[in-house]
Amino acid sequence: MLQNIPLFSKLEQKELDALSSHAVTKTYPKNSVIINEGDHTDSMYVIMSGRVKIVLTDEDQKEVIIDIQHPGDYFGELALLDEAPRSASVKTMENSTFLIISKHQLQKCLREYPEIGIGLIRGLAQRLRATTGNVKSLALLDVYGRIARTLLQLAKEEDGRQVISDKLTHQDLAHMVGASREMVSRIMKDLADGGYIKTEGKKITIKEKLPPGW
Amino acid sequence: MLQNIPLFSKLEQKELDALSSHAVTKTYPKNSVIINEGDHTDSMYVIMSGRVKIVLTDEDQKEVIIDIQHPGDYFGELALLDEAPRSASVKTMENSTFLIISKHQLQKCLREYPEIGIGLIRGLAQRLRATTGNVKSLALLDVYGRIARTLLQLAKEEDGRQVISDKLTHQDLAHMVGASREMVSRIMKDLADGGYIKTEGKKITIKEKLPPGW
DNA sequence: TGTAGATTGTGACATTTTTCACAATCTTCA
DNA sequence: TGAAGATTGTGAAAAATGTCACAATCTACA
Repeated sequence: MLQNIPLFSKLEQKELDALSSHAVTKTYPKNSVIINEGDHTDSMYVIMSGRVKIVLTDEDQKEVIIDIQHPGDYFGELALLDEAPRSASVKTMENSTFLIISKHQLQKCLREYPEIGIGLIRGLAQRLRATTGNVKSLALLDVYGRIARTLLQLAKEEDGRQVISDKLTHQDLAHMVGASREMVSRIMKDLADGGYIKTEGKKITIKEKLPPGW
Repeated sequence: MLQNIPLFSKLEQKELDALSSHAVTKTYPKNSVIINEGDHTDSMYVIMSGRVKIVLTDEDQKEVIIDIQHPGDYFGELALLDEAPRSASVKTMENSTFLIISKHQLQKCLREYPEIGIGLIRGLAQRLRATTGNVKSLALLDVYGRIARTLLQLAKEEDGRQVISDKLTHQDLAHMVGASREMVSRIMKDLADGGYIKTEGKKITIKEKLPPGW
């Protein structure tokens, strides 16, 4: 099952076996906190099933969602590179199971199979680019623009249509774009009224290019 | 002279020689564009003297400054890891000279001296953490808070005082925190009036802990 | 050393966004 | 299924921030 995960897809069977034999699989219920910002834990997690959100939290519990991850994605790999405390928290959005690889095990693996390291570093570069993009839109776009951009980024092609099937509440979206829940509600309605998106249940379809300037 | 640069400080003399013999030194006047967001160039730059700002730019030329770098810092290293276009632009803020290392040369160097690679990756992790911190403050703090945080981050200890000696205009600061120039002027005045900072010329001294909640 | 150009300070007003307060729907699961 | 809890829609008012328009300083360099 590890083979389907891009990070490990280049490994041979015996290498996969080695990895999984030293890793633990663990399942957490919905809304569990897996990693706490500031902690000094250092395992890496690969999502086998379920869905998590990576969040940053304020002293007054206000939160920003910086990413939503799915099976095959992984998090916590930064701990591999230094001793710094966790830079974000991770919460399950539904019942989820993870492959948990300790720093020690992962380092051992890396020594044997350096290709994994290359993959991790590429991933790191991607993550940095994505986060930089986030800074850009937070600093330069208004709420409309940030929502439009976020919708576009979340959308996946599904028989010809751009669809967002993460079941996101307006509150979630608000946390993703750094805006209030009410603003998101109003803008989502505007987008629907304007014929740009269609929502059926919690599934959102992007019908046309979002309005220019947004 | 490379020895003083943390990234290369662990190398032996002959390794340093190897590196610099294959690198080019180049000087640019103030306000030159060294890297353009979107370009497909792939050299890495080490700042020998001068100062640069790393900026993201809008279609309508609005900009965000995501970092200000000094001698010993480096940029452009992301190009080493993949083929993606430049994710930000770099502009000199004063007459500056760089050591320019091509992707090819750097890769050769890395094969021989893997410690450099470790350093680069650690730097990458740090950069990701810093950028994540930026997202957090843009999403959760108001303009006051972002300015306070930015001042604190820019400050360096200088005989017992926290001092910011980058010659930053209010406009620069505005671009760093994603706010208008006028807002920054007003808030800087409030901070000075409140006795929290003192400005002499373009040098800013933080006199007390900035007000709580900010 | 003047002077052109850059930077700063500030009031008045416009705009954007948040906050509050409910009512109206949805969803979930006992 | 039916009630409790979560989510959404929306108006009105408040708060935060941006924009505009100048005047007043600074600063750099010809």
